[in-house]
Amino acid sequence: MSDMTSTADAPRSPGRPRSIRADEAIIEATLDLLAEGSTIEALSIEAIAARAGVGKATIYRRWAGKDALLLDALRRLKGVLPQPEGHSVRDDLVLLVGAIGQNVDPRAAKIMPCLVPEVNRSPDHFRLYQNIIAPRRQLMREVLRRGISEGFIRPDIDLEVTMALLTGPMLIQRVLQWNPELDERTLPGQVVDAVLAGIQAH
Amino acid sequence: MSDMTSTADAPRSPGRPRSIRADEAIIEATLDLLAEGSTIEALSIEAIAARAGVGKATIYRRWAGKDALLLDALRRLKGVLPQPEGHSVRDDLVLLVGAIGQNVDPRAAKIMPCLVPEVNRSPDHFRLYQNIIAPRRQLMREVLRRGISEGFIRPDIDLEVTMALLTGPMLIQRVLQWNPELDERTLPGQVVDAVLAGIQAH
DNA sequence: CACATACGATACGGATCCGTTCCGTATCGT
DNA sequence: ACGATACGGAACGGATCCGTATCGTATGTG
Repeated sequence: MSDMTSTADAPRSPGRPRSIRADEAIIEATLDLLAEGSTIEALSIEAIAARAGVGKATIYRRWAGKDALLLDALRRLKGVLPQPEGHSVRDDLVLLVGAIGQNVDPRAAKIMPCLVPEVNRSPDHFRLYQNIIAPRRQLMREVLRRGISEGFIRPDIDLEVTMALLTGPMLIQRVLQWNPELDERTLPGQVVDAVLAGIQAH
Repeated sequence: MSDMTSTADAPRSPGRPRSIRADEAIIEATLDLLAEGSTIEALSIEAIAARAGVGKATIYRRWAGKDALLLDALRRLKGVLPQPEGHSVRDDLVLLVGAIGQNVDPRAAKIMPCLVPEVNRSPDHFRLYQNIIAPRRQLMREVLRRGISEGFIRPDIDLEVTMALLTGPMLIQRVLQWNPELDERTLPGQVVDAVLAGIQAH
């Protein structure tokens, strides 16, 4: 973003440069500690430094405080978007629903529940959360629109409500273990099929 | 539970009895602080005591620590079950969905998101959470069964999946503000109608 | 080489909270 | 009245963490 190496703008580096290894070690330590069950505010700079094998000063040289570090660490966790195949609308929906709360980084699943209170408290976290899920919502919206244009889905449905319908059950099960009798693995298919079919007789 | 006054078991009270006002002031202070945005572990016994106008010793005389106090306070918050009217299955479902995350005590809505991490971390909190929602799930299950017996709902649906379908969207919207474009007030009706109707063409 | 900066480590003063203990006072039963 | 217990308040030692400063050392540029 900010450091475009435009023109002959010399990077201007008197003295020893920052260690990239330290950078990554700090971020990794933060995510590790969160994934191991530490709450956001139980997470201390001292613990992160110790875990990363780094002096506290090395952290404060890079970030203003715990919040800034945390936001950076979470951004690093964003992951890649799922890729709908584009053949079957139903299968694409199952794929997207199954990807809810999943990530290339397995720590994400453990960390997500810890962030729920923060999303409610901090506008920064709320924005970050919305930035992460907005493209995934858009992906699902496009699949639904495709289904409509193919005549597979009724054109009069409310897209936003439908997305909530597809997303909600999976999310509460992954984040809250809402109903111990449900199986996370089969749930995406069940949800999609139920939403498509409806439950009313005739 | 434990203090059944069976037999002529005199309550045996030498000395000044515990103050019921202190009891309630402590619980109220705990819930107030949580509702005002304090996280579970940012919540300190000292803050609770100060807020309640009570000495710390008065708290430690009653509870072993923060966890025990917290579980007691949350139990107090349980609230009353919604009452389906029993006429229209559709309207009863709308009522139950609308009651998700609602409570006679308005503080409950603010407190709920704070508990998500705890439910994942502590088996006690998980059990408490399940104990609170189990009767509400049962209520919804009975309404769905009634709809099936009335021929209004298809008999081949998966009840647990259907309940997740009805509950999930409302819960993520109340707890996470999942989609700012959705309106919490109209959502229950929209969700119920969408689940009943399905979105597939023909 | 000299200089500038970053490094890990350690120590610091200040703050907060823990759980306990002790006040002087208040409120019970006998 | 008397003993027993609870009360609010204050103080305690210990623990943890904050954010800063200061070591001696390492690693870059000119």
